Amino acid sequence: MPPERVRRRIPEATVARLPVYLRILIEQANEEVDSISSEGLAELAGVNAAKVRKDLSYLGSYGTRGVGYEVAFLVYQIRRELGLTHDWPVVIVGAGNLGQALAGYGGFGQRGFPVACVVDIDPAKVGSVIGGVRVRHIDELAQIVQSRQISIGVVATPPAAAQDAADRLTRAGVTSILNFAPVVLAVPHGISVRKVDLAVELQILSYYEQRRAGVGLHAIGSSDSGSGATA
Amino acid sequence: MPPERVRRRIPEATVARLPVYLRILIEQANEEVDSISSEGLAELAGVNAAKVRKDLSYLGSYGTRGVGYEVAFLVYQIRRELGLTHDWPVVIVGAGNLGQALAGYGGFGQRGFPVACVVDIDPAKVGSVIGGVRVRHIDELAQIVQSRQISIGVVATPPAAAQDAADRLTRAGVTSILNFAPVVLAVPHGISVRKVDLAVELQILSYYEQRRAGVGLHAIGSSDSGSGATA
DNA sequence: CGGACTTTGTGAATCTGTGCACGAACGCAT
DNA sequence: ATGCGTTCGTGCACAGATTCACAAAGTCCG
Repeated sequence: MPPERVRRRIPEATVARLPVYLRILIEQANEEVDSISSEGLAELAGVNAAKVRKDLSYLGSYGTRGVGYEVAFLVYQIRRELGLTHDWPVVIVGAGNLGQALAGYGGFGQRGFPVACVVDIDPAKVGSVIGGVRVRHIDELAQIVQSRQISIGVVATPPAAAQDAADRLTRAGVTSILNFAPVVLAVPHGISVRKVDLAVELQILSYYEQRRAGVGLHAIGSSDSGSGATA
Repeated sequence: MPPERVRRRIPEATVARLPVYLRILIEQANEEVDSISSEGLAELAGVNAAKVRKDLSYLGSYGTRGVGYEVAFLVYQIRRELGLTHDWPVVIVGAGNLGQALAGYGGFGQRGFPVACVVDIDPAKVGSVIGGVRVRHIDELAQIVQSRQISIGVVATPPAAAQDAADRLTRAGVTSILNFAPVVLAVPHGISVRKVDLAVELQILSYYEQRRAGVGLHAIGSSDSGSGATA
């Protein structure tokens, strides 16, 4: 096979689903399943089979007609495409409630994103140990990021401090940010930001909840909402 | 004005943005700003002005040409449309790391979603107090949900227990679920589910990170990603 | 070895969302 | 009152994502 072909761009929506397929495929591999059809994978992922096939076709033609996809091989390919062939250490900014929970939550490390460090601006918090890592002062951020080759930062500060946290992260050389603070971050061109806002998610649920209770007509039924399933 | 018109359906994408506008508008109101243009709101929300106008037009014609939108009125209208005129108490299933953080995180209650209760299956955890509420046993779920009129449940259990948690929630009468466990939940028709998977978010960032480092060409620049901004 | 059956990969049609561009409506100054 | 500058509301074209439908390519069995 050609070792280093020019990679084609994968649509945003597909990129967001690949991690889901990956998790399911890893589970299947653990249960000794060798091969899976688009139909089967679609069932487990809660999506349409054609979508699965189209998504996977962006990686290349890795299925076998009449059979399906080899699980182990697909795991390898998705990993490679997502850049998960090596770990990505992350730094968490903010050692409050959320920062502590994130650091203590083992799931990150297990899935390739070990928490290299937690930093906080409050000297009183510096020195304590959360989830196996020591909290350090935010002034050390640049040094930490550079010495440990960190490119992903997590903002887990109160809203008012979030922009400052993002500024410090980008100045330190981080190029991707996962933002838990309910603010829109301004970042230099070329930096990726993804936002997770828990209250927003609840408010979206509230909309459909209210609508259901509302006029009572419409018989809503499915209100899928992008990341939801309504079986 | 006609007091009770038949409500038109609001596009999914718009519903997801309304909470963002709402937060910004509330901030503006707190800073004594009376009126805002679509341009100004778009700036603060990190989106296109035309999109703001189109989004707001689904609520009705509430702007004044040549002037903009009255902040307080818009706050009221969005609140009404999203069903945020009253609080929605939520129940959290799972008193582990994440469940504790969520319960302790004040942001929920502040934004209209007070944590009514945390339940867990482990008797050892029952009775402790987190974030002002007592942890109760999951067997009491149905009784709690019914007596306190709860319609939103949060799944914060380990992956293996998530489906059971969802089953119990729906059986208890909950109709909306916010799922933090990395599993695709199967729920009865008519139940809304939204998923928040932290590892997935990181994996998406990893994709763009890897791509940037990758062949080095392409000069990616903007990789907005649905919920991100890349100024 | 051949035919029936299964499943992929993908063109084409459809649906949803975005952004532009412009008319309509409003405030304000003169 | 009139005209000017501003900003909304929306029709339209385009882009992206989803779904359908089917030929191509394989397996499996007799």
